[in-house]
Amino acid sequence: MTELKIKETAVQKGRPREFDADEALDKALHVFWRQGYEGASLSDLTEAMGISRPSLYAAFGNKEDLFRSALDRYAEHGPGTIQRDALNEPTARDVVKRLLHGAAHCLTDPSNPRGCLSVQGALSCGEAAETIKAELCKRRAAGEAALGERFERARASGDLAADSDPRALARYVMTVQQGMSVQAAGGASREDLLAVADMALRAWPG
Amino acid sequence: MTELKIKETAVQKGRPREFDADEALDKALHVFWRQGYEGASLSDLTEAMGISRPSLYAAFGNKEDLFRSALDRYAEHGPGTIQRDALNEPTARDVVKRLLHGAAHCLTDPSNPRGCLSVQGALSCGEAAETIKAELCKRRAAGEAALGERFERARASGDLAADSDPRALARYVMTVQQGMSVQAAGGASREDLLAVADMALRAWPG
DNA sequence: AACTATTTGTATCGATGGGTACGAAAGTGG
DNA sequence: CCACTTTCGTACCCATCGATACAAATAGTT
Repeated sequence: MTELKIKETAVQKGRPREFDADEALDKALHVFWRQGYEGASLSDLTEAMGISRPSLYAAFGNKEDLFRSALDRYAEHGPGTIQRDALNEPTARDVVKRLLHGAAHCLTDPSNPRGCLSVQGALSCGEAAETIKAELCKRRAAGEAALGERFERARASGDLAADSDPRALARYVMTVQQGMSVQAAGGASREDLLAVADMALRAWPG
Repeated sequence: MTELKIKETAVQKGRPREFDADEALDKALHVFWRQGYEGASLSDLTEAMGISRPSLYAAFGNKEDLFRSALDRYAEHGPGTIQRDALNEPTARDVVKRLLHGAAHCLTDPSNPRGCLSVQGALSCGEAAETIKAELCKRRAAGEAALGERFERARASGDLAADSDPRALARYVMTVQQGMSVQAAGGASREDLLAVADMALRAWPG
């Protein structure tokens, strides 16, 4: 059903597409990022993407599919990479530091909308968008779980104290990060958020 | 133009209203709280309020006016009171403790929607709702400013160290609180949020 | 009873929401 | 040159959006 946008090496028949799918997806990503799932209309999307409505549907399915594709792109080519890269830091404290500092930078990047897509996308919504809201909750929970597992490994290796609670620590860090997203949407500066990040780090054990 | 809903002591002429305005406003508040400004349709609102569409417009103006009225009610009769009451605690640390613990309870109150209205209401939105978004940003900033002033008084009285930054501390606390709202929307339990609150308190100076 | 003021319910407005039908256009392989 | 396949643009679908016109209904005032 959903033909993934794999670069098809086979020679394509028929009239060739006149736009670059990845470019268009990037434009759509920014619209969703700025206005949220419900706040982004198809007219907003097609205008930003520079394509017609039927082209959008032919290439990406429907609005929900397009949003999910944008989410994937966000996770793999956008700010979502910070989340993943941070886990490779040597110590748990470095992980947190990198995560929160990276968030401070990314959330205030002038070339990006303010805030984090997985928070801004659909924090609350009407009935029609609840599957989207659930999807975002799931992704946030997955990020938190990955961080929790990283902290459990840290505890196993003695990096974190034996009596510490890795899952609670992960939840705390995610909470701060998500709060920073709200702050960024409210206009907080990069320095503001870096100060918040350092303040949050003061709570770190050890 | 906007006839504020002052309890008119004067005898009213004309056909009397068949519903209680405050009750109806409470219902509307819960709809906005659960679904956000954009996600709440007039049909959702009128159905929950138990009144017809023209009655809504006659009593509350338009959708935007209704939302603002709901915001006021939230601030004065709802969870917004916690924010105000917490400032009366004797020490800055007690203020933070009461604020975050109160948030943990309120955000997971089974009789309320999950999350904070000033965050869930319109974190991101389409162009039509940007004035609402700005209003919410302004209110969040006002809460943060009030907290910052409380901490400045605490510093002046020696409760907080002279080299501490009251405004940055206020921003940190608000960030955690707003992050807790996102966590609550994602299904975090009361115990989860209380643990986050206590974790955040570990960063507190002194 | 007549007049005035306000609310109520029905029925509707124009605009916009997401989503498509359909034929012309632009490529492929025969 | 001709099927064949896919994309493109126009023009449109129905549902819902926020908001209202209008007349019947219900009260106080004269």
